[in-house]
Amino acid sequence: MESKGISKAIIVRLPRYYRYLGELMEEGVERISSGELSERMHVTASQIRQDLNHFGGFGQQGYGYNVRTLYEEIAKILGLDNEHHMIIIGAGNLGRAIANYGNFEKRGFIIDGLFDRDQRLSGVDSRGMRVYSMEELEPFLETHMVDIAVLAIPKTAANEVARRLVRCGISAIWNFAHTDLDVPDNVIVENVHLSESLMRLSYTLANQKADEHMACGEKMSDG
Amino acid sequence: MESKGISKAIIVRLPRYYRYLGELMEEGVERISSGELSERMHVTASQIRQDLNHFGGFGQQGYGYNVRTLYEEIAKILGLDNEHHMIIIGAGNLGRAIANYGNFEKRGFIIDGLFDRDQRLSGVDSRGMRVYSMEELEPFLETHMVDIAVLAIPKTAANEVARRLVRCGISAIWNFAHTDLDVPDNVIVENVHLSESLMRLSYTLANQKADEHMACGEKMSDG
DNA sequence: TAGATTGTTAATCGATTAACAATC
DNA sequence: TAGATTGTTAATCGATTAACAATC
Repeated sequence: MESKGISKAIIVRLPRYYRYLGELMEEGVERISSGELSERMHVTASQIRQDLNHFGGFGQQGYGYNVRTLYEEIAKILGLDNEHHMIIIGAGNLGRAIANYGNFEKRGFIIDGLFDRDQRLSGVDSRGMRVYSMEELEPFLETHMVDIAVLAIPKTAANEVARRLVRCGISAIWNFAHTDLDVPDNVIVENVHLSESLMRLSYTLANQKADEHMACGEKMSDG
Repeated sequence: MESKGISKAIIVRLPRYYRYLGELMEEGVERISSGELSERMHVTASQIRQDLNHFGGFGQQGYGYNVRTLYEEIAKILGLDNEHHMIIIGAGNLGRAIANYGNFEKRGFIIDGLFDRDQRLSGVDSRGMRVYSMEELEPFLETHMVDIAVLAIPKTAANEVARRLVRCGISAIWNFAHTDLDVPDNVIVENVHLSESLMRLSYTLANQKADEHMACGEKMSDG
C-alpha cells in the first residue's frame, strides 16, 4: 500500500467513497462509473478517478468500477482488513456512546474496555463492556495489545492521560477532549473537536443569512 | 461581517484560533505576535496574518495582536455574539453527551430539549433537561424559536427526521448520523461523521508503520 | 528614532478540473 | 467494431508561503 505522496485531502475523502460503495452494495449495484458516482456524491468524476488512481487502476475502460472490488480495495487502503484493539478513557455519556455504537466492532475495531476515574463506575457492565478504574490502566496495557486509545475526558485531564498512554506504548489516540495533545511525533492523533464543528455551523448560520436573503421555501407557522 | 470570498479552509481554522486565544487569556497573556502564535499552534505566521486579514486589520505594526480584542472579534465573526437555540433529536448516550457538555451553553448554544422515539425516556430530566416524544416535535417547533437541530440518531431514521425538521423551518442541522442528508440548499448541514474520523486514524496507523519503521522511544513491557 | 511586526503583494506550491488518447 | 469510460497528462484554479514596504 503506497503511502508516499498521498495528500491529506485524499485521505479525508477516502472513507466517504467507502461509505457510498457500501450503500451501493446494499442496493445490489454491481458496477458504477465515475460519472454516476460523481452525481451521487456531488463531487467531480475527474476527482474520483484522480483520487483512486493514486492507489491503483481499479477500474476498467468502457465498464467502470466493480463495486465490491473497489469497496474491498479501499478497505485495505484504510487498514480495515486487520483488527484494531481499542480502550476508551472516560465512561461518561460520550465514552459509552462510542462503546455502544456497534458498527465500530463490525469494522474490526474491538473495544477491550473502558476506564474512568470515578470508582463508582468500575466493574459495571454496559452491554457486556467492562469499566476499569484509572489505576488499572498501566497493568491492563501491559497484558493487552491495544492500538488505539479513545480520549473521552475533560480537556483538563487530557494531556496527563495522554502522557500515561504514550508511556505504555499506545500508538494512536482518538481525541475527543477539547484541546490539542502534546505527544511525540510517532504517536498518531486524530482529533474530533466538537466545539469547533459547532462554531463552523454557527459561522455559516451567521453569514449565510446575509448572502441568501432568507430564500426559505417554507416558513414556520407562528402557532 | 463580510462573508464574501472566505474560503472553507479559513473557516476550518478560525475556531482553532479562537480556542488558542481563549487559552492565552486564561494564562493572562495580553498581547501576542503572529510569530509567537505560530509557534504555539504549529502553523506559519504568514498564514495567521493572511487569515486574519480577510476579516480586518486586527493587529498593530510593531506590537502584534491584543489577545482579548482578537478573541472577541473572532467570536463575532463566528456568530458567537448572539444566542442560538438547539434541540437534540435522539436521547441516547450521544444525545445526552452533547446535552450535558456545559460549555456549549456557555458559548450561547441553549438546548431547549431532547426528543426520542422511545417513549420510556419521555419527561425524564437529565440535568434539568426535558425529553420529549417524537410526536411532540412539530408542536414544539411551532411554539419555540429553534435555530439548530442536532441529529444523534441512527442513519436509518436520519433523512426522515431531517425532512420533518426542514418542514418546520429549522435552518441548520448538526448531523451525527452516519449518512449524508438530502436537504434543500438553504438548510445548513454540518456533519460529524465519526466513523470516517476513525478510518482516517486507521489509515495513518496502517501506513505510518511502513514509513517510520517503528521508531518508538519506549516499548511495551510484556508483563 | 530604531526595532518590531503588521498588512499586503508577489512567488510558489499543490490540488482540482478539463481534455483526450488508450483500451476494454 | 462502435461506444463507453478509464487512466493520465495538461491547464486552471486556489491556497500557502515568502518577502518587504508601511507603520506603530
